[in-house]
Amino acid sequence: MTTTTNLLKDPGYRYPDIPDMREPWWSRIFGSSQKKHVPAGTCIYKEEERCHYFMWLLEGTVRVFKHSPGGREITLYRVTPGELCVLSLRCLIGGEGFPAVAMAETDVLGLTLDKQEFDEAIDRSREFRRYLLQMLSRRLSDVVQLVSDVTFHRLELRLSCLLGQLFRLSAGEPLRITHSRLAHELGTTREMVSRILKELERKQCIQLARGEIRLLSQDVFGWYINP
Amino acid sequence: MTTTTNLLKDPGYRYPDIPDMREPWWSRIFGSSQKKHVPAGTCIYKEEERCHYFMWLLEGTVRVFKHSPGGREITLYRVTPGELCVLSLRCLIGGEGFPAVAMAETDVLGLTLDKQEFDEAIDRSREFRRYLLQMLSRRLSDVVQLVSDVTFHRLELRLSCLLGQLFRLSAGEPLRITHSRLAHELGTTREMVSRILKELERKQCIQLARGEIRLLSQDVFGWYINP
DNA sequence: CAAAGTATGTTACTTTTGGCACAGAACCCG
DNA sequence: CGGGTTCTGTGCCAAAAGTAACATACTTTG
Repeated sequence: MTTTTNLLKDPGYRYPDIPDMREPWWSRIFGSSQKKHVPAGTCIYKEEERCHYFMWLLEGTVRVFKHSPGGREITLYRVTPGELCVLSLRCLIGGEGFPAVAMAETDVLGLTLDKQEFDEAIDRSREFRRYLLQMLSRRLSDVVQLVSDVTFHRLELRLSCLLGQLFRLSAGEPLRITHSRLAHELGTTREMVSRILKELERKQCIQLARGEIRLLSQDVFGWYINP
Repeated sequence: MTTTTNLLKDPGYRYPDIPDMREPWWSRIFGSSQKKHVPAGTCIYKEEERCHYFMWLLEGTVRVFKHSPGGREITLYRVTPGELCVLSLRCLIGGEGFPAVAMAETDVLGLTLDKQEFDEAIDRSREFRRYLLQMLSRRLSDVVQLVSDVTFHRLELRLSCLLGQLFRLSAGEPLRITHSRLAHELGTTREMVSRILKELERKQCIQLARGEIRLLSQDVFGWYINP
C-alpha cells in the first residue's frame, strides 16, 4: 500500500488547538485509550455503517467524503492531526449510521476511545468538552460554507479556489495531483476538470504535465470565494 | 408583522429529545436565563455578525440559510422548539462571525444564555452536554446530506422530494406556498421552480393555483433521495 | 371598481455541466 | 524494448440550469 500525498494540510503541524497537552485530563485520555495504526487507503468509517469507537487523530490525514450514485465523489473535509472525527458522534450518540465515508489518505495513527471512555472524557474534562465543541462547530461552519459554494458558484471558480489553496500550501511549488483527484474534491467529473485546467493553461495561469500542475503567474488564485 | 406559516415542521410538537424537563439542571437553566420574544421576520443572527448569546427555542421556528451574491438563497435547516441554535456556537466558542443568516419564520419565544451561563450549563449538566452534542452531530449530518443532494441530484428530484416532505406534513392537504419560497428552500430561481411545477402538473401529480399546490395522485412523491 | 402589488406562465436564448468515445501521451515493469 | 496501465486532451452532443423579458392573472386596498 503506497502512502499517497496529503492533499490539503501541511503534514508538519500538530495539535494546533489543544490547549495544554501536559494537563492531567490529556494524559488520562492517552493512558486509557488504544493506539491504532491504519494504512493509507483504508476505509475507517463506511457509509451507513455504525461505528463503535471514536478516533482522535495523531498522525496522517483522513478524507471524509460522499459518493454519488453515478460514481462521483465530493470531499466534505479532512481530519488532520490533533483533530477528532466528529461525524462519528452521530453514531456514538445518536446510534445512527455514519453519514459519509472516512478514508485514511495517508498512513494514520490514532487514539481510539470506545463509547464508555468517550463519555468519561466528556464528563471529566472541561478542556476536552471545549475542544470537542470547537471542532464540531468549526466542521459545521465548514460544511455550511461548502453548501453555499456548491450551490452558488461555478465550477471554474471552485476549482480555481482549490488550486489557490493548494498552491498556498505548497508555497508555489508544482502540485503532484491528477485531474481525477481534483474532480473527487469538487464533486464533478474528470473531463470537466481537464477542460477547465486546459483553459487556465491557455490563460497562462498554470502549466500542465502528467500528474503535475505548475503555477505560472503568481497572484492569479486566491481572490476567490473566501478572501 | 404577520406570522407566516411554518414550513417544514409540525408546529404542534415540543421538545422531543429533551430527556426530562423536571431535572434540576433544566430548571436551573430556565431560572438563570432570559426569555425573549421575537416577531416573525426578524433576523436573529446576521451573516458575519458576532453573536453574544445562545438561544434555546421554546416556540416558533427559525430558518437558517445562506444568501448568494445574485440574490438567491438556500435553506440549511430549521430550528424547531426544543432545539438549540447550534451555529451560534461558532461565535460563542470560536469568536468568529455567524456563518449564515438565522431568521424567525414565525413569532418566536426563546431562552437566551450568555456565554457565561452557557459555559456553566455545559460544565454543570451532563444532560445538557449530551443534548448539545446530539443537536450538533445531527445538524452536521443534515448539512452533509444537503451537500450531497445539491451536488449530485437534479433540481426536479430535489423539488419533488421537498414537496413529498411538505405533503407528508400536511397529510396531503394543499400547500399554501409560493414558488418563490420554494426556490429559496432549494437555492434556485423562481422560474426554475415554476417550470418544474408546471411539468408536474402536466403529469397529473399536482394542481397549481396562486399561492397553492394541491396533491392529485397519491404516492407520487416520497421515493426520493432519502427513502 | 381601479390601481398597485404580487404571483405565475411562457418564450426564446445562453451558459454551464455532464457523458461518451476515442486518440495519444507518459509511465511502469518485466 | 514492448505491452499494459494510467492519465490527459478533445470533439461532439445532450441535458440541466439560469437569464431576460414580457404577458397575464389574481389580490388587496384605497
